[in-house]
Amino acid sequence: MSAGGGRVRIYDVASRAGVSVATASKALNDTGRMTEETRQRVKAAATELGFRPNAMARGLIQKRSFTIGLLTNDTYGRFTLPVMAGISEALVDQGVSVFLCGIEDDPALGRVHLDAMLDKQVDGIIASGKRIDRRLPVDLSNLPVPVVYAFTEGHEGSVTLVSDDFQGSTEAVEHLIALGRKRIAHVTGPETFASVKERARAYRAGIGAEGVVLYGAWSEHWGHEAVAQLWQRRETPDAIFCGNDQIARGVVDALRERGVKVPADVSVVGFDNWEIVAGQTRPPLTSVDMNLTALGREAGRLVLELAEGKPVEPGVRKLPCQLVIRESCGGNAAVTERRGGLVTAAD
Amino acid sequence: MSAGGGRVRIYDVASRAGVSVATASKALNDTGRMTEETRQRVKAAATELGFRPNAMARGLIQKRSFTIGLLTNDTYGRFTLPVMAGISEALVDQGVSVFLCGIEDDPALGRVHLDAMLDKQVDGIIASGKRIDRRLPVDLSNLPVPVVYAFTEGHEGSVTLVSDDFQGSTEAVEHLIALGRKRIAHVTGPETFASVKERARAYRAGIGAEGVVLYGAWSEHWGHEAVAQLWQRRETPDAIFCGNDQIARGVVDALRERGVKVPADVSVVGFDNWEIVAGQTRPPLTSVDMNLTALGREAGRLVLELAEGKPVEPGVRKLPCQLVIRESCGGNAAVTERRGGLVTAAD
DNA sequence: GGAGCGAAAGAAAAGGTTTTCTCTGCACGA
DNA sequence: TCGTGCAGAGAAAACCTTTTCTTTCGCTCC
Repeated sequence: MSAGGGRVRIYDVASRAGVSVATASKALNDTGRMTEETRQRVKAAATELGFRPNAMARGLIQKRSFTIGLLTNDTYGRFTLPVMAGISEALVDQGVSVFLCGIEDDPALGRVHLDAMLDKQVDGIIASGKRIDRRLPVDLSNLPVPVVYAFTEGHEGSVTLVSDDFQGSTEAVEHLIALGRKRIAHVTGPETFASVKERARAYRAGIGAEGVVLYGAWSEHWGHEAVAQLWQRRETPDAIFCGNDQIARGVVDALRERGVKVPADVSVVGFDNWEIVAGQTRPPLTSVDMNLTALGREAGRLVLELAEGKPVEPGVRKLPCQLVIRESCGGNAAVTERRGGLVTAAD
Repeated sequence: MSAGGGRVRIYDVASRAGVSVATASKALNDTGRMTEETRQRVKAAATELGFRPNAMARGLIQKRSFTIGLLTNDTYGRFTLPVMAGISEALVDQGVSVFLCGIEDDPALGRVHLDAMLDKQVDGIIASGKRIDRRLPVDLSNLPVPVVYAFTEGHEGSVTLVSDDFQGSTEAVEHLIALGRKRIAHVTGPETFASVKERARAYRAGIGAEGVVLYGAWSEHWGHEAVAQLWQRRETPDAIFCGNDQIARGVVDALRERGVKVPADVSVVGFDNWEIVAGQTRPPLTSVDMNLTALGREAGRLVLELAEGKPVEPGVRKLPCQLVIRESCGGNAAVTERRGGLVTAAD
């Protein structure tokens, strides 16, 4: 319906309703004081004309663009995409849109995108990444707008959101123990990753012993390899807690090839709950979900609060993970499933 | 360095350079007429002060926001993310940023995001999806801004970019033939997909016969199942062209479990070149890449041209795919590899 | 009856640029 | 010497809202 070249301005609405632009503006924004009748008349006129305020004009004066920037070096989107979904979810009904900027690991590219965002007067920036213990290749510490870090390392005194690897891993190990498993091994990624250390720490705490921890690559191949190593030992495990789903898939495939039954003989748990891997494995993997969408929602909420000038306690917040039960562990499901459920306080 | 609360305005630059704001503006934008000395003096002042023009003020008058919107229902990002990367690549040095809006398959959500984008005066919109023969759940046909469709079906008379499934599939089949394979089968997705039909058509044309085409789901499971079916036949194939990488992976795994050697006994080709699947398969999959990043680059270029008022021929453009050789086919590599290389005409 | 007050609504400024228009010299030709 | 034309630079309008500041008007209270 809103055809015709020139967009309709608030001036048109005002003159149609027989009021001044000032009154029209106040009527539409539910501010100022006026007869309820006048307010309704203006709103009716706006609807009839299909008026939509020009966000640039509004932003110019309000010094807010209703826009935030998401900066990430996770080209593949494995982590950023769920985070993005959460952010968007939290912001869309506030009328806030999100600039997505993939900056690889290139400082120059990061700078370019950052500058473009600042020029556009973003109300805030969320930084995200593919690794919890690495910084983006661009300095965000002295910006004229608020910054929230989600799933990447923040600067001193920043607001940072990460998943609680310890809690998630604990859920996984306790699940295995609850199923009666006694000899649990841990096959995981490179020891340099903070989350690898954290998950291993939770593993040891969970079984109350040193246990068996094999560090390697984040690949299916390493899963295979690790099984080969484990089955050379005197005592083979009856459960394997894996550092991510790809390793878990490699483990499961290798076990099947050896004629070891999953989950009958050995239970396997993955990490990340990457549907495409966990769901297609035979049997489908029980895995720890990092609740990245919830994390994104929280990041969106926080950056908005900061943008509106509300105070937000700085520091690192760990958000709980949740164990998703499929078929790779056996036993009765729904054991610890509910414990990690993130309380989505809002609506 | 650019600390301090208030941002520096062009007024500050002007007064530092000892000129009027009008002159300053012209100097910085390389427009108008003035002594080269003056121009340089202004530019120097701008640099020293770290001046960055306020994009909202500029956009308000120029009626351009240097912003475009990307609308997609591909929540998972398998297709949209590479497209997005290409778009961003094409636009970043024009100073254009991208709003990413995931709208699932929800018309209401689509409407909300679309309205938000239009309010923000985006210069154009790119629509993308997860399927080439389906529309987004929101009507983009009478918008006040240009629209380009990338990897989703467009409206009548629109500018639409898709990958050339026929050409890509032909490359794959010809590759197999060149390797001496005689009995090539085709295991693919649901017949309802246009790309499935197209790939099957190219398969038949390539082998010059009806061949064997098995339709099923886009899953590894179906790949297993299909192999079971094929190996019940009198004559087993010596090559399998798969409709996507997940099916191909299922096929390869099933063949290995049967003791059939890949690629010694049977060559397998996938489609999509999804690194995470193709690369982790044993052996790594030769696969058809749809060049989605190039497609995104082209979409970005086109939407910008339209935004600048340049004429763009409407219609559906098919962009070539490229066969990526790994190890699942055997023989000498680099056979048809170069044929599909996309000519990136620009820069 | 007039001072004072409060509600309704309008006038105008503000926000930071770009762009058009105007003005001032100066060189040049008649 | 007097136009003419043009280069260089500035004044001011324009972009579209929001917001502050006035104005108007009717009412109450002394």
